[in-house]
Amino acid sequence: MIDLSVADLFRASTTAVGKAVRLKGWVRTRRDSKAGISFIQLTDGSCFDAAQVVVPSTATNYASEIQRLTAGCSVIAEGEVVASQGKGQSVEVQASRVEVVGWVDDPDSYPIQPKAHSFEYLREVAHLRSRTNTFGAIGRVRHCLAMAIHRFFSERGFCWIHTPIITGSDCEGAGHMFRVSTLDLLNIPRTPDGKVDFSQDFFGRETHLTVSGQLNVETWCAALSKVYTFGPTFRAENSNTSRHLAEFWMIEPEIAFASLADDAQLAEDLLKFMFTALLNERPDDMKFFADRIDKECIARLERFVSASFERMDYSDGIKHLEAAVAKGQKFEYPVSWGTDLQSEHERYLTETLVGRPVVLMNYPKDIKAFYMRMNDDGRTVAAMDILAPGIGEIVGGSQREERLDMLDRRIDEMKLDKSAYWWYRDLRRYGTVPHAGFGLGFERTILYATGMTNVRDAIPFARTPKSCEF
RNA sequence: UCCCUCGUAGCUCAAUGGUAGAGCGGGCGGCUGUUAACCGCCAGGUUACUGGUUCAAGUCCAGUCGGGGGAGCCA
Repeated sequence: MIDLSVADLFRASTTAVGKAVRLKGWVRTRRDSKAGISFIQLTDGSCFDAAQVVVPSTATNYASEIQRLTAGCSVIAEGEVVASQGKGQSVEVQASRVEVVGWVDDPDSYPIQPKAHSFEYLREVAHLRSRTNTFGAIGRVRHCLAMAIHRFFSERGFCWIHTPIITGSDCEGAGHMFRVSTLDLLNIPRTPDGKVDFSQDFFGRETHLTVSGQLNVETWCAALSKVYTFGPTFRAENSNTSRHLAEFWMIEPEIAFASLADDAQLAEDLLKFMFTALLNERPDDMKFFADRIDKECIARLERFVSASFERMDYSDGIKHLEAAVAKGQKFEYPVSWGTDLQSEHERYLTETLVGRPVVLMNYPKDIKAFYMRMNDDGRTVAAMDILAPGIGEIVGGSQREERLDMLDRRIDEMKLDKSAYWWYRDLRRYGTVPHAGFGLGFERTILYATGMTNVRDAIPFARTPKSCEF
């Protein structure tokens, strides 16, 4: 008797015929033939497909237990692998014994039924939605992509840097932050002038959850040359859209002795590596997404990995948009050099004009962050966004300003507190070097790969405004 | 935060201001190996909540709560 996962069973297929095996998992459906046979579809999450377990009426618990099995029951099935008489699977398990490990209380209200549920409903039962076809597939796809990311960087000599979740910088500059505090909210200590006395807080200062690992990872880039972060990050923005989470995962590489062009090439190589791995390693799940969620998703990835990204200057992007307007294209918001592109503008460039991912580079300095490197023209910075059809901005990055005098000028221009950046500025004082990096939103990447349309369904437990049930 | 929209059985959805229904799921029975099996019967409802208009409200009006979509912000 050998223990097998369902994936093992199908991998072995007909070579396993005749072997005695044990499967452990959950009942997806049960179908009866009163002639004396029940069919159990058993899943254990190891692959998309369920195994068919055939239980004869001669089983000692056939009437007492087998015929009472409903969706969601957990079972251990022992039996012989046989070639399937039916269609739909190469092999099945002819059970000699099925032990019921866990029953489903009140089967008529078990939330997960063998039918199509809306994603909105499944979010309300997030502790059980992992048992569905869709979310099982998402779980495996998410893992596959995460491992591909680590493999890509490791093979190229990058070190994974575990940047902190809690930060003492309130200068990370990407939106509202979640406060971290152990102060008693009912009895807040005050300074003589009435302000909150954070010197009595846990860290002796004001602290928050990080909104980006970038500033910290730059310090390690200035020593290990090629580094990246991959972890959760937190934004307390009141964003209610299908593309925003309060807690999401981001990949942020940082490379030394590198330009904006190197940065864009790294992003392109990474994305292609990830999607190639996905197509190779999860064909079962991708077939499901193509069948039931988005019939274009496999073709889109195949196109993605074989086509080069379009590279376009921000200024040229504006020219294309203005030309489109002149030809009758309607936008809700006006297009002009110096303003940030609206979603509709980004969509036009990547979906209508190019039809492929677009790397948009060299943005006006006034709409970008202080740390981005000033170009020689004095009006643009070495920033890039990668826009993907259907998703919008998937990558945002830049070459960093490595010249201390230029960095200080930008900090002053933006009226930021120079002293708060003392250690970040030190990197420019001690052996500074041109360097660049970007941030890749992990959940948005999963949407692009699978054809799913809401990031709340691309993460096991979504955190959004007014929602943190699980 | 703003705009739009939705809330009816465990789930997916019907119901012109006039007796709340179907499919799936569940229970029971039938069916000689099924593939989200099939056939029959049965059970299952504070129509999100509060108030209002009306002879009469699931339906119209106001408010509240919740879900979703779009915008902004961003990844």
